[in-house]
Order: sequence, then C-alpha cells, then structure tokens
Amino acid sequence: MSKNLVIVESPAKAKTIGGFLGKNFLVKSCMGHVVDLSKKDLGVDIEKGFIPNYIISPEKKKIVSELKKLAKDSEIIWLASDEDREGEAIAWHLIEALELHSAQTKRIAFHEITKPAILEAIEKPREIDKNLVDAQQARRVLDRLVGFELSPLLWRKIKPSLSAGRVQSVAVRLIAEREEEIKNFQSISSFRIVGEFIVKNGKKVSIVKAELNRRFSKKEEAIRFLEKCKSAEYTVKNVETKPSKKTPASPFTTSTLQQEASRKLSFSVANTMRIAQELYESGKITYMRTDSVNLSEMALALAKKEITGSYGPEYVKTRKYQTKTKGAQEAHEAIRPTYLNNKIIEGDRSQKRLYELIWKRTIASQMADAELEKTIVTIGISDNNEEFQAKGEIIKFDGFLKVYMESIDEDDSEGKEGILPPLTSGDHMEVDKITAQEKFSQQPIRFTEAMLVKKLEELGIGRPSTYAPIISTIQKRGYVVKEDRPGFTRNYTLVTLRNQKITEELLSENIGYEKAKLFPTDIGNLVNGFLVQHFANILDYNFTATVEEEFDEIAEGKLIWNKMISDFYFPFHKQIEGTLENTKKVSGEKLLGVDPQTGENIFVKIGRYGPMVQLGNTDSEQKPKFAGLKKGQSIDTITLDQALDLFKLPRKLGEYDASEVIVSIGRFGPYIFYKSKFFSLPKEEDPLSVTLERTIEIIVEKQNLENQKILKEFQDNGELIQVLNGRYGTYLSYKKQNYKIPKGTDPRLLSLEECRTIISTTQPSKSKTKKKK
DNA sequence: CAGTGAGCGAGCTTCCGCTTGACTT
Repeated sequence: MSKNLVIVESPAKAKTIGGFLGKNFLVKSCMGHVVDLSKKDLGVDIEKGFIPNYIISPEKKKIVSELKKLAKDSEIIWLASDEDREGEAIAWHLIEALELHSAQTKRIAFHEITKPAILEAIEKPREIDKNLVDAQQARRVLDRLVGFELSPLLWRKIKPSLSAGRVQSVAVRLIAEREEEIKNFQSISSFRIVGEFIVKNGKKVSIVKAELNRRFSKKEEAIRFLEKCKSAEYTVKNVETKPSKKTPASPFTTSTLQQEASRKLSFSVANTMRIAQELYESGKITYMRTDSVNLSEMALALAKKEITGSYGPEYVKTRKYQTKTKGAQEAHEAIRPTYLNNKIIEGDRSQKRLYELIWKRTIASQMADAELEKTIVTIGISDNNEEFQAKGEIIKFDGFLKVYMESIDEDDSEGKEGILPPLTSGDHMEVDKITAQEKFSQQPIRFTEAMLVKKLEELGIGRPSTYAPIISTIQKRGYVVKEDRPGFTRNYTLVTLRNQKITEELLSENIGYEKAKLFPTDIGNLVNGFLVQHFANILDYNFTATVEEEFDEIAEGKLIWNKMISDFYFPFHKQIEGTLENTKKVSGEKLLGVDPQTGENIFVKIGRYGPMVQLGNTDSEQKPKFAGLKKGQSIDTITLDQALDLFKLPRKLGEYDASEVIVSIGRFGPYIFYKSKFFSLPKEEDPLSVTLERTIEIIVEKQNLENQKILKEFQDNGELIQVLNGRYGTYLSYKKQNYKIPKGTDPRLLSLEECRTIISTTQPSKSKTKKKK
C-alpha cells in the first residue's frame, strides 16, 4: 500500500511520473474534468447568485469511485493537475468529489515531465488557488448561459436542434463573412510587363527575367509601351546587393502543428490530433495540446548536441521563444520529440511523417539563421522613364534551412527568385522578348480547417483541446461543409513583342479550384445573419477577449466571479426575451418566380429539414407542394428551372421484375424505392436523369451484397442464430442482440455448439442506435 | 438512421474545456 497518491490528468503522464517517484507513490489519472454542470437543465441557479449545480460526469463515475477508494487508503493525496485555470478547477473538483480533507491534500504543479522538476514540485506544495477556480467557474457558467439561452431561441425562430455558443458561432461567422467577401469581390485586371534578356558570359548563355516597375490597366497602354520598346536600347543602370537573413519558426504548438500538417502533409485537423495522440501515448513526443512555445532546458541541451553532431557547431543557435498568443495559459511545453536524438521512429506512415515534421521543426528552431544575399538589377530603357527590375537571391549560409522551412497559405506561383548571372552597371542588355500578360487581382482565400484554427487562435477564441472539436461541431450542425469545388476557366490576353513584331493571343487558365475548403451552408448563413443582427455583442470578434480580461481580474482577486456573471447575464437575458417577443420566425424565404403550368408562386426557404422549394402560397386553400434541394444546391443560387425540376420527383422510372422503380430525394439524400425497400443512390448519380437500367444495376448489386451477408444460420429451439458479415467484420446475431466473434476463430467453421458458447459467455454489443421514445 | 415539410402538440435538441477508450453492423 502506497502512502502517497498522486493524481494527474492524463494516463500517459501518470505512467512516466510513476517511474520517477518510486514505490511510495502511486500515480493515477483522473482523465480531465470529473464533474460538470448538470445537463438536464440550465445547471445554474440564477436566483441564488448563479450557483453551479455540479454533478459527477456519468463517464467518470467509475474513475471517481476508484480514486476515492485509493484516497481513503493513502496518507497524502497530491493533486497534480495542470497549472492553468482548468487544471486548478479540476484539483478543486477532485477535493469535492473524493471528499478529501485539507490536512491530507496537497496541490502541486510542474511544467515539464522530468525527474528534477517533479521532485522540486513535491518539495513545494501549495494551497488551491480559489481565485483561479472562480475564474474557471465564471468561464464555465458564462458559456453555459450563452449556449443554453441562445440555442433554444434558434429552435423557436429558425428550426429545432440548432446550436449557438461563444466559440462556434464566431467560427461560423468567420466562414460566412469570408464567403460574402468572395461573392462581392470584383476582380481587377492589369497588364504585367516582363522582359526576358539574353546574357552571355563566356560560353554560358542565360536568360534574365525582369519585371517592369509599373503595370498598365488597359491593353492599349500596354501595346503602346511595347511599340516604344521596338526601337529601344537596354542598359544596366544599377546593381544593388544587400545581405538578408531568415529566422526559423518557433517550436510547435497545437495550432501551428495543425497548420503545418495541413499545408505540408494535407492532414485534416482531426487526423493530426489523432496521430499526435498516438505518438504521445507511445512516449515519442511531448503533450500535443499546448499553447506554449517553450522548450525545457533538457530539450535545449539535447538539440544543441544533436545539431552539433549532425551539422556542425556553426549550425547551433540556442533560442528561447516567447508566447505571443492572446490568452495563452502555458501549462505544458511546446510539442517536441521526447528524445531529439531519434530522427526517425517506428510506426505507420502517418506517424512517421508527423514525427519527422515535429523533429525538423524543433531542431530548426535551435539552429542558426540562414544568411542570404539579395540582388536587384535595374535595367533602363532608352527614351523611356520606366525601368525593369530583375531580382535574385542566393543563400550564403543555409543555417536552419538545411532542415526545415515553414510553408505559407498564399499561393506563391510567381516571384521565385533564383541566381542571377554577374552583371555590372553600364552593361548592354540584349532583349529576347517582352510580354504583357493580363493579371487579375486575387479574391480572398477560403478557409481550410487549419486556417480557421489560426484565425481563432489570433482572436483568442477556443483552446488547444477544442480546435478540432469546434471544426467537427460546426460541420455536424450543418452550418459549414468541407468540400472540394471545381474551378472555372478564365480568359486572359497575352501580348508579346519579339523580333520587332507584336502578337496578341487570347489564352485561358483554370482558376478557383478549391480543395478541402470550408463553405457556409444555407442554414449556416441564415443562423449567422440572425445572430449577428440580434446579438452583435456576442458575435463580436472581441467578445471573448473582453470576457477573458475579466476572467483574469477574477483570477487576480480583483473581481467577484458571480458579480461579473450577473452584470453580463441580466442585460443578455433581456436581449433574449426581446428577440423572442419581437421577431418573427425566419426562413430565408425568397420568391423565385411563377410555375408556368399552374401560375402558382415558387419559393425557396429553409424548412424544418433544411433548404426546400415550395410550390403555391402557404395561406392558399390548396396545400402547397414541397421538395428538398439536391446536394450542392443553395437557396442563394438556385434557378427557377432547377426548382421546377425538383418537383418532378418522385419519378416513376418503369418496372423491373413486375414491380415499380421510383426515384426521389429524402432525408438522407437521393434514393430508389423498389419492392417496398429503399436503396440509396450513389452521389455521382442525379435522381433527375438516372435511367431505369442504371437503377436496376444498383438494386441487383445491393441484393447480391445482402445475400453474402448471411454466412451461416442455425435454428436453436426455434430461435434463429445467424453468422453475419457486416461493415465492421463478422458477428453473431441472436434474439436481436449482436455478439462479437472471438479473434482467431474462423466464422465460417463455427458450429451450433460454438455459437451457443459465444452467446452465453460474451456480453452482447450495446446498440447505440437505440432511441428513447 | 429512414425517406418529411402547413395545421395539432408532446418531447426532444443546446454550451466550452479537460481527458481517453469502447465500439459501431
């Protein structure tokens, strides 16, 4: 029996620390928060001064009772949750939930998981910081009040099951507004002039590209310029070289890791976090949910050793980074390899790639600057005030670039600066050709998941542990979709002067192709518009920053937490009530036109189940007809013809095997209805144009799959036992319960006797699909 | 999952942050 019980948040951490502390210490984890506000109601007693109603989270009951038992048998309980707002609250909740006495309880904290740091922490226990706990309570209660008062308002005014909150609603706003900017964006074109000069240097011939120091807005001006160039002479006017340097990026935080893994490896945010978690649990990297760029002294020393050994001492530069992020709490280190001498690791391909990225970033952050030399060559044109500029860049010393270079989101198709041949002032330049190419101004860039995380972090909204869940929430609620969208073709003019002749071509380029970008849906736009109109204060990009300042004041003991909440809540609640009374239900209804057949109005709007078209007025005597929009259609862009097409559903395609085949769109997308069964239509098929032949193929294919589903069947006292082949492998079905088949047994060879054993010895799998009535 | 949409009305939905498994048919 250990005399000491240490409680940390994560089991992987518990394992490591357990090794440092020896036999007298038992280290256990509580898996994060163990209590939360009651979910059944608001969970806050407003009248009594916003008293939170905490209950032990259902999934933590087992852990709490286990810890409680261990605590009873221990002399001292060391609460070692993270040293930030949430961690302090976890420690306090543990005291309450485990019913610990103050005499036997000590609060400790450490920022790095090394033996000396932990031993030092044990030497310096402290009390719970109640002010910090209060700051957390304020944060928690504010989020609950905002979320649980705004969401029901949306149910009443827009449609059921919608949600709103301090964080998610701002995330949706960012995406909706970006889309609006893109919609309103007017692309301006101008003509970019590039001269290509031939430079002979002994036997070596090279081409130097130089850009004119101005652009022309009209083609005529560009041609006039080229005309003048026909008879011109070109001379080097000036050669300017100046040194410059590049500095490595700071070590990874959650947010920057997500961004780089997205840019360099095309990982989704959720994927990056899943793989990072695997690396963390196998002890290969430090904790992956952090906002700190700090590296431990031990890591700095290891990095220095590794760089010296692999690249030489001139590549070493020990750097300590400062966190600039708003509201950072820095309870952990930056994300880095646990052992910097391991350049590669065992693991699957994704793990290896992510690890390599983390290794390179960490090592590079401790390396010397890259030293560059930039050259600008100015080329004058006789009888002309304009001049050409050629830019070159050479690397004098690669420094950290030997290992790693951070990527950027903007496309950098142009401006790659290479090496220039030696040129001196006064050199005569021989021109090969001069082009005037029409260039269009760039529309704003749509958000990828990782770019959204970056923006949220800049605004101080969300935490490392929530970036991935935020993205999944706003997609689950249907506010946002992540999609690839095809681009379009745009024509541009290219005018070329060569051998005294000017030619003009009309060329085309493909632009605007989007890969894995976030787009607002109709519902996202409608909800966002409603919230921005009526709750501009909550949707304000600075709302979080403002309340965070107040949380800080609470943490410093300068402000009472429920006073702060009270000051916020009452005006906010009035706003809710006012909106409830004074606004009508919103549906985004728009009159699209008139049905040529019946003369009835056609509307588009958001219905109970999403965007739909409506034929006929709601208040007319005849019941209006409804039809859902197809995937990819929007109430914003749908045309009258497309709307009319939707009313052609359900379509009777004909008969197969003496039964009717019908195609339509339902709650879960397009489907085929045949012999009272549903077959979903693959997404590449259009329900409006799919043929009878194709639907029969789909039906037959599905039926074949069904037939293969049953591997074996037995009758057992009149009850059916089936060995089935499902989406997640083979399983047993008996009396509507499913049973796992033990690993290592061939399901095809199972006998009735063996099936009986499995049923009697294994727990049936819980079905999550069970819905309460 | 299950293939609707007004009207009737009961009963449901919802927040953010901290942490991992269990387990889907």
